Amino acid sequence: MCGSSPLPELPEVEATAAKLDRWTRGRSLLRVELLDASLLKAGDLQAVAGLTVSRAWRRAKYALLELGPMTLVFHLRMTGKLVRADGKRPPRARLHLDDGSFVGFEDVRRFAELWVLDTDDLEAFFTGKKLGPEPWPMARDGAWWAAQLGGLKSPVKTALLRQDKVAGLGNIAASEILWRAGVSPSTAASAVTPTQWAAIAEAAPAHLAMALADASQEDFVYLTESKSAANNPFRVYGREEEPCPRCGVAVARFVQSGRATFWCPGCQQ
DNA sequence: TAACTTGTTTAAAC
DNA sequence: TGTTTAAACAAGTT
Repeated sequence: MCGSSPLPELPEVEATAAKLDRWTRGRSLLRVELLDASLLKAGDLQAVAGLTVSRAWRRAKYALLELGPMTLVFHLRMTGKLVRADGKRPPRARLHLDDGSFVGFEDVRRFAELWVLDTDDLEAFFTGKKLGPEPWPMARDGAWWAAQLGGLKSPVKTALLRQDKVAGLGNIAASEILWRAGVSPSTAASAVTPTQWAAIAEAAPAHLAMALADASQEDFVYLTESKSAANNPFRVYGREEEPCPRCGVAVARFVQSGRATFWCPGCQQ
């Protein structure tokens, strides 16, 4: 089975960071070849040349390559991905390693961003980005979700996308988590009951773990590249008019705050 | 061809 | 004033 996702969200970035860690940890980064100067938002790539990779990890939707005192920060946006060899299109950058191999950064739509930061400045960087706490993989109960989002007047689906409250959830995750929890996306966050928050607390890791497993497959590609809905691993996202896997009612689509929401009118209250 | 896809930022509205 | 929503933006696909 070929896994797919329309774009990189938290699980896809987690999988990307894991791959990057496997490929680079302990190796010296000889140089970063920048083929598209607009990729680099801040910092000097010369500053990481010759440094050894400590680890690669994820924060929200950022993939981080830590090289002791310096860190490369990637945001994949819609189409950014790391590859082990050149594909059809030239990458925007290549990370050349001391074993002669390289890691390419492909990004068809060129929305992705790269920063070179002092590792000591990472926390301030994320503070400046107004990133809230991570929802996963640590245990987060219903009370935690209620504390983060329960004060918002906006619909709960819109609230789940607030990166300053819970960092890392994207448009797909918001629809999928609410479907798993059986909560209507139109419910005001402030009106979500403790029971419903508890259901959301269970649904979030269930969705994220599934999506991570999918994104971790070797043949994983974004849905935008596979051009086929047959690879859609999600329960309701991208499945308008298909029967709900739980109750059979047709999945509906509507727009909230300019974003597509998919849900089942039959079993999401 | 124009509409659609996204997260983030900024501006406007409530 | 604080909160929320809409618009704009990046660029490519359909």
